[in-house]
Amino acid sequence: MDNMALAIADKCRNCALRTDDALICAQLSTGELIELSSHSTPTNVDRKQPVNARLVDRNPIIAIVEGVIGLQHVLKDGRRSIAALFWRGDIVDLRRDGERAPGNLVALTPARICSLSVESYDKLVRDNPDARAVAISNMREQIHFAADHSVDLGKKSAPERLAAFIFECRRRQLGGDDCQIVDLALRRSDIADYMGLQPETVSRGLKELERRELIALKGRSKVRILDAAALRQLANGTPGKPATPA
Amino acid sequence: MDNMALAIADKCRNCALRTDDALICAQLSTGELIELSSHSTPTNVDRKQPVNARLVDRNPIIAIVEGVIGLQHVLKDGRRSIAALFWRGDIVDLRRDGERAPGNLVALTPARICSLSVESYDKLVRDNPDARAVAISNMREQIHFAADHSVDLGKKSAPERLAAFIFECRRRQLGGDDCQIVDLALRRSDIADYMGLQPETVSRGLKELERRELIALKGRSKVRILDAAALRQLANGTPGKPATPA
DNA sequence: CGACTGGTTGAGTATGGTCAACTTCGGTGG
DNA sequence: CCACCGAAGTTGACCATACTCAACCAGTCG
Repeated sequence: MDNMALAIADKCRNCALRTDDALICAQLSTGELIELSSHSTPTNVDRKQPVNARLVDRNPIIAIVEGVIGLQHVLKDGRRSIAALFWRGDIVDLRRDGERAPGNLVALTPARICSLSVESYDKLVRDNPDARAVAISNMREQIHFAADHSVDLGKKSAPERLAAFIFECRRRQLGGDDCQIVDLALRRSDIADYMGLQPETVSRGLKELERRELIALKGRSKVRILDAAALRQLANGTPGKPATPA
Repeated sequence: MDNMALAIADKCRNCALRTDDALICAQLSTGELIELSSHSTPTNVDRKQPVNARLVDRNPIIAIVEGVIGLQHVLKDGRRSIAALFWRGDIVDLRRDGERAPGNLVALTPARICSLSVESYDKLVRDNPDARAVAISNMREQIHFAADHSVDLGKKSAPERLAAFIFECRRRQLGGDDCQIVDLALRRSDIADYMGLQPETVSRGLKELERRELIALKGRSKVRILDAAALRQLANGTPGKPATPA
């Protein structure tokens, strides 16, 4: 048993899911962790790599440890859409009854995930109130977040969507809500597929935000927020003045 | 106690949440039903009516008994978006930590809802495995559904979105997946706000589907599906031939 | 019957998509 | 260390889809 605990420790030691108090594995007793660990498969995924289908078939619960995973749908004619983004701590439950496919997971940055067996996960949700609370509250957030995202896609202009995306990145990045510098994390074409735009439009849109002096582009993936209030306004749908106010 | 049971019966007798085996209240023991019932408020809501804010503040868990409820966001400049649709059996959990507002619920058809107290609901989810399973599986469906909807909004043309919407209505209406005649349930402008379009575009789009002989419009809100396979193809993103194949 | 809400039609326009050329970056190997 | 290559990103010109605005039509309710 000590041997086993040591073996577990190898897998889970230093894993954010365990070390961050807000995340799922931090809620577990040693015994529970050993049990879950023995039915879970931590994996590193390179950028652009799909999450192994075999892995998902076997263990369709995917917890994100690090990096960004996208839920990708590809239409029959090749249009690609990223329906949702999953970040550190998110739990993706790919079980879906019947009919429609849930889409495939792909890494949009180098990522580390941990796929959990359905049985162990369901058992945790059943028996451990803290783990259940974390799991359910994560689902609730996903639902609310998806609603916000639908608003973005349904009714916002390209610059507005990009402003919203910048805030999403800021909220999810380690530094949290205060930093001035935001890492966009995704490539232009992934941002495009997520925000319902084309890469060219993303490029032009970011330029436009820069022209309005709301942000400054720092290299390809870093953005400095210059006017957080105005950027937030824009993200929330206040139409920006097309030209610089004289 | 018998009195109480009778009083409950008045409220919950014939309620779909109770009589439909797949829905939440059908999972409850008599005792649990009495407890939940005494902390729940069934309400009828007229079309276009927002769900009473006071009701939501007090009991932010809303179960849909009948009709269609929309989760509405209104941007600062008046643009309206319907981020999600909730149908019979759906459970809306409006709790959201901090920051952003979850949006407001409005009835898009005459509807009947039941608002449940957080305490009773959480208790059920904790203690009754069947109720928990229903609640969690409903959340999971909402997440998957939201993902599909994001794909619609992100990458599909107006006719494709409308085809997808027709299937959503068919899937959720009582008859189920087989009927030829689908009730669109919503008004044009609500369809528009939900599918990220304008009412005029909805009108033109439906006309276009009719012109392609995929559907036939039966009055303002009924649609007869003429070519289910082709309509499904279109909804899934196969670009339709712009003109009738000669 | 008239007022009203919801829906349709039409003309003109703007936003973002498409396609193609070009630039920048990052890595690899000579 | 620099030259080269490919991937990613940007720019520009053109175009299409869906938006806007306005008028008009069709039911419905008092």
